[in-house]
Amino acid sequence: MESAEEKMFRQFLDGDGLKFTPERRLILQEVFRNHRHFEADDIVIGLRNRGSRVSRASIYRTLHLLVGSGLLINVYSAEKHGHYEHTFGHDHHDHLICTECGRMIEISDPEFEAQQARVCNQHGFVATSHKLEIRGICECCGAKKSF
Amino acid sequence: MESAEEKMFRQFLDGDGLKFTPERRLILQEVFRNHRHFEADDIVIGLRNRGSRVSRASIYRTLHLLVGSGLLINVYSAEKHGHYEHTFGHDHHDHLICTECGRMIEISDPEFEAQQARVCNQHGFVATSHKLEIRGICECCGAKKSF
DNA sequence: TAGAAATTGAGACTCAGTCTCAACACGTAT
DNA sequence: ATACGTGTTGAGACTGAGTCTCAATTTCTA
Repeated sequence: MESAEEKMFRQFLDGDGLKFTPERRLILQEVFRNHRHFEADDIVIGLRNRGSRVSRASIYRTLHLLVGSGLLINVYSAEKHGHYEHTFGHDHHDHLICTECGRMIEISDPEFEAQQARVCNQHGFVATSHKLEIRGICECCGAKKSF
Repeated sequence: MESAEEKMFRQFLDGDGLKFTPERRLILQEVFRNHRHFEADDIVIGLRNRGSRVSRASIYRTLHLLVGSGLLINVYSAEKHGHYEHTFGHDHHDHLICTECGRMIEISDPEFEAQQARVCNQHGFVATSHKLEIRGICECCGAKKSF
């Protein structure tokens, strides 16, 4: 049985004359194995642990394709390398990032979206995506620090 | 005569028992030479062209210090390496980035700030900074593409 | 002037990500 | 069947921003 995301990815690939190879399927499964943020290396290691040897090159290539298909987006943070997160089955959300403990709180606020649409309009800008990251101290760390 | 930013940087360094060395001054001057976004390598090259040889290591170290002092902030984009921009003498602003031509439009909107403060409050989060990037097609590129 | 602490440059190093290229898969036309 | 074209793969070399190391040097303070 083929999962919904497999179907979507296959369709995207077909549309571009590309192939849904076994390697691509393995990578897709690993990517959707859980619903957290991850980075390319997590996939490399995850697959290796599961006994599937897929080359780094293929993994990077496939992640790019997944971003192209809209099934993943790239979440850049202040760190050096990109992180990914699923879009399929999730609403858009932004992030509060604690600079103390690294915790990442996902937020979803329709007001932001509305406000952004307004600003884009003012500039004749047609938005396709946005990314909002707010850095600071989360509740836990704030509590720890006060006295 | 010492510029305002030099004074601020010196004070920051003093407060941490650090020194305002000739190299750090050269780097600071180069950084404030113009008011655009730049990356570490621009400083390396800028100084070299001006006949000052300051090592990459010192430049990276000093850029970190400048971020620490609040005179610069790190603007990460979808590219691999960080970009910097001045904060001194500028209001906070966010960015509209055209994925077609790379143009970067700076926006500044008090409504965003207010909304963000509200959301942070809801989560007991104390924000120290934020970064909003909206990607899409700018007016020029949009016009070019429609017929 | 001596000693402690900070700083510097050169270059080795790291590491995520990219590129190259030969080997392979697979569909289609001959 | 055969040949061709196009897409794909893995191994490993490569890239390039950024970091680290360390001996030599500078600066501050006593």
